[in-house]
Amino acid sequence: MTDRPGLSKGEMEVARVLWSLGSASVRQVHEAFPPDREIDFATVQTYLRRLETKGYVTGEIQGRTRVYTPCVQPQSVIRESIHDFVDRLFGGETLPLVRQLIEEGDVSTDELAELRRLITRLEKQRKPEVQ
Amino acid sequence: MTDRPGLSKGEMEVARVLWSLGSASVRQVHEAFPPDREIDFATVQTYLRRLETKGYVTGEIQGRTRVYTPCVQPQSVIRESIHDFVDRLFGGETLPLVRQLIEEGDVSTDELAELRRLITRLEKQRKPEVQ
DNA sequence: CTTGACCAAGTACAACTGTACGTGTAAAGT
DNA sequence: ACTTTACACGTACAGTTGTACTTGGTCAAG
Repeated sequence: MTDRPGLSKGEMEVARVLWSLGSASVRQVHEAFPPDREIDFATVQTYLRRLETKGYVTGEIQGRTRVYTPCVQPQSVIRESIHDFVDRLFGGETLPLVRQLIEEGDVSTDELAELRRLITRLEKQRKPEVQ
Repeated sequence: MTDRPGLSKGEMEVARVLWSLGSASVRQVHEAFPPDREIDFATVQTYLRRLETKGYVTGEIQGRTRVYTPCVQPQSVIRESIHDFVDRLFGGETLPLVRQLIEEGDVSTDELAELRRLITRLEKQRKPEVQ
């Protein structure tokens, strides 16, 4: 597969911010952090540098500042992380995780309904003769 | 909360095996590893020692071997890990993860049905006036 | 008794992580 | 021109993690 080294906690945090911004300078990323998350400018800078080394973002000097742009889809990174996580905690089985997630009360009633719809849709999709 | 240091990947791997065994010596844990997972006896030993230091297991000499026993419920550790994971990857939102999990095709049709039942049960539970 | 198997416990060590400081340089304010 | 501001880039450094070797002791087989 894509043979990028995995992302650490902190790198993931920064990557998420950058994904949400699309493309940004260190300062912009730093400022986009939630206010309660105290983190030094230089720390963000280091993370972005490491993300570049690991091949997740590209940085380009524009004027006098360096602008970073993600070069991997969040989707794929997230998918890989999930896979890894499920492997590690549930030996690769998805269902126990899903069960835990929705049983644990972290899912609102509205969301439950939405999930039900999603399941219905998937079931139809898989049984095409129901036309 | 429980102020134990979190578990690393490898530690989690070993902890899971120990949970499944209930209580075991280093060798038993080592042998319980899936055959394709090559890992040194001494490495397992180190992990168990670290798990003990971190307060997740207790070790007791029985005869000439040390027998380790988990002293935290897998449930709570897993719950914490999930929480952490959801925070890091989805900013604390559970639903996107669930969606991803079941959309990604990792859930069989049978499991989908089971999920539906689970959802139904939860919905009833939350709406107790339904007799 | 001697040798080999087996194990506990200590030690090792490079890579990775979280966090940040320091230096130099260039733009912007005075 | 001088000073402050802002940033790039290199460097640092302790803690964690993955992985394992080493030393020294005990039990069992020869």
